[in-house]
Amino acid sequence: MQEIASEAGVNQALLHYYFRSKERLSAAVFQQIASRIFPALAQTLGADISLDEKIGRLIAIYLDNLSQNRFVPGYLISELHHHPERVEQLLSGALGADPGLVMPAVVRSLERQINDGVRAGVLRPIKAQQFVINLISLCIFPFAARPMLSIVFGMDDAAFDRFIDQRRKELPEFVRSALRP
Amino acid sequence: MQEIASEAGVNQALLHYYFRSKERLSAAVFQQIASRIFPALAQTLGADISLDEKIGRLIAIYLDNLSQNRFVPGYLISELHHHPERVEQLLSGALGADPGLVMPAVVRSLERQINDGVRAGVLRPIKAQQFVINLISLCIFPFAARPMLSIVFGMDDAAFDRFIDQRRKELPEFVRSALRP
DNA sequence: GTCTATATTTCGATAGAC
DNA sequence: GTCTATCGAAATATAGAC
Repeated sequence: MQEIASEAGVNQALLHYYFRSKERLSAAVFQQIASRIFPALAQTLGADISLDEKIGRLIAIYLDNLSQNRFVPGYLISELHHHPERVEQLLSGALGADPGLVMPAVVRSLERQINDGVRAGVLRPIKAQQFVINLISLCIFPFAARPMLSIVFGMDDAAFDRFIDQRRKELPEFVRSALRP
Repeated sequence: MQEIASEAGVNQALLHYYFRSKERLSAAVFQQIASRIFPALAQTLGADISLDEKIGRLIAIYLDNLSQNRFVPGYLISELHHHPERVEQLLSGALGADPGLVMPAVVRSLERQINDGVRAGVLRPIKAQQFVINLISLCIFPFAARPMLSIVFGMDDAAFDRFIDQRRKELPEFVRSALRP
């Protein structure tokens, strides 16, 4: 709390005045972040566009967004790890809906789109759920593991920027190729 | 500390007797985990086997290992996030070597292997570093994000097990297909 | 080495002046 | 609304008996 207050240029008392407790401040942060990340995912995957287009848009959105909020994936995963029992309530607050309803619907519509592609001979059969999780894994993980990648691959900040730029270009083709028969 | 001591069937005082401080206990845990995860990665990627074989082995090793230690990715990323300044020292302690030297060598040898495949017309050009990070992203992220996936996709423990089982079968072909021209 | 009891520090939260 | 000063709880670390 002291660290947050300092960075905000105020003191702990003021943080408590606004958020009432550390847990509520934490929830506010989590929900603000989640409400930016999830709707974009569901909206893009559920849009009436080609699968290649969805892949391109999603990767662009996530890499751009996370480049400017590098701490977000690490923070989110840390919160998931330390307070898994709070996640459901936090998510439903962030989405304004039952979090267990949105994605399964998206997955079912994706499943149809994939099946169409398989019948047309342009796609390899793959479970839609696995595909979605592959896509977000490839986008989010490098940011979450950034401190380790930086050391293991000797990347400073500039090198990590270049790495992500390269990823913006290469990742869409990687995923599209993965889906081809 | 109390929680750890209880689970271990001892008390806090004994933890301090062995580890001297919370930070040192934390470092011991981190290093033990890191020393299991990284050598397997470098060893497999550096082995004298085909790329397809490397992909298959790595995915099998990681998914098997993480299935039995589900908390590890979340814990590691949480530690990276909260104490990034300690990571370098912890890693060098875990590897018994400069952590910045091992992977770049592996990447260079992979780069050669990929270039050979590209010349032979069986591989798409891809940066070895991107490939390695794609591979570990796909293996590790689902475990790190598990509490969220569980809620968003409505997975209980058994469903998550099935999800990982399915992944064991599908992921190798996903990655191999991604590399084909 | 292992315990109980206790000291010390840290941190979240509140009181009260302005 | 915002601050300083302080309380009280919790957690880390240590002392000392066995």
